[in-house]
Amino acid sequence: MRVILHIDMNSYFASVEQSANQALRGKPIAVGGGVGGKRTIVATASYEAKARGVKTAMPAWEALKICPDLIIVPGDMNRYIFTSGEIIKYLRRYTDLLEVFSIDEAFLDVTKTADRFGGVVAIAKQVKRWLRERFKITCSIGIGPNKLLAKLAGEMKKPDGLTILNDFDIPIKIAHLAVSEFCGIGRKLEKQLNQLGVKTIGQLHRYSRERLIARFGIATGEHLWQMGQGRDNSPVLPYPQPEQAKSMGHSYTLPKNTTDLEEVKGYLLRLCEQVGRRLRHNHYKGKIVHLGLGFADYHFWGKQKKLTEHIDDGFLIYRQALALMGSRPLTNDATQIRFVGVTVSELSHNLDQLSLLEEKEAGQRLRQAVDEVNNRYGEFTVERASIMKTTIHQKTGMVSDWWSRGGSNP
DNA sequence: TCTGGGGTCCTAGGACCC
DNA sequence: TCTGGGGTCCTAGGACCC
Repeated sequence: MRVILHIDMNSYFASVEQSANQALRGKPIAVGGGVGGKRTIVATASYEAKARGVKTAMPAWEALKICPDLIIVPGDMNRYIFTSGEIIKYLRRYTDLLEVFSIDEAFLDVTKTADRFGGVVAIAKQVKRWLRERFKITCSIGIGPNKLLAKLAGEMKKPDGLTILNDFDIPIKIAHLAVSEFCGIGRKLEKQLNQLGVKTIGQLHRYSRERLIARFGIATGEHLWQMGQGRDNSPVLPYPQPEQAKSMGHSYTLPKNTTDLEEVKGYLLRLCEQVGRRLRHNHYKGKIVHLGLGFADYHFWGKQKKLTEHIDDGFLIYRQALALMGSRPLTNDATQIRFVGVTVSELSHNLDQLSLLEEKEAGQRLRQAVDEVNNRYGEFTVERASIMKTTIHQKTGMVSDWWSRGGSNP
């Protein structure tokens, strides 16, 4: 039997802000996500704000309506990443089997090391004390025989919880919880399970494996059944994770919906340049270009194209994206566009000889020079002339870079 | 004057080849 | 000239996560 710890920092971004700035302590604050303006959402609310009804992913205007004295703080991702790194460094003393699950969550497999520290509960208490003293952050810790139950245990008491779950707890302790409490069962799966009469974890526990497979297929059905039994064989993947990125993309919600395709193309070019720059910065090239458009009625349209060669040039990405956009069936030209995104996938890491030679080509040198300026002075200091015609919030690049590194919505 | 941004994984169907 | 079965590639799209 394994012994897994799940550590989840409570209201992470907001806690870090309150830790750094005394004036924010004890006050309802929200760290903003998105690019600012009317369409900003709450990325993280402090516990004072949560007590007033402010929730993660709530639009900023709505949050201010229910909590007028809410302080909206622009996020400082560099600080969150730095703090996260310090915390990980500390946690590594307990085990090498540490998986960074997101910027504010980690799994520790202490099966072999817990005894050295006086047991798993002692470790949990030490971690809590250290976080409180060092960063004034509270955390919720779950302990279980696998990642599934450790994470569920961690979710059960917030803030500052410490919960232990075992698989034999399923029929009793957690039988009443909704199936969606399991990581891996979202809104759609929950609805489909509900239609089968499966609303709680207890009901899932008792449901027939054959019927789950018949309904959801072999992969999902089997996975759901395993969850219902509290089983999960997935290993804790040691940090740093060796796997490479599979795709890179950026998207942007327009400040106002529009039917003007030229305006959309302006944003699209910017996004493509951003993606290209990020690919080059990380020494990737990609072979598939995906274009996505979101409409005012919240339906999405997407198309992708596989190329014959890997690319990392923003303008080449843009050309492909434009071609994809041109192939969109023009069912209704008056449909308002609210969102545009571009992603490049099937990435290859290109640190080989060939690409080093290519790097020497004139075009590459120019792009490198542009990248260097942008890396040093911020995104879009130097950009193609046609980009400048469109107005876009100056923070976009920065914010996107945050999310790309954090990839999290704590 | 609702609902951000960045990812991963899986499935299904059609084209094409042998 | 009526026709199987397997494999792979490509594209679309759904679902989930933080």
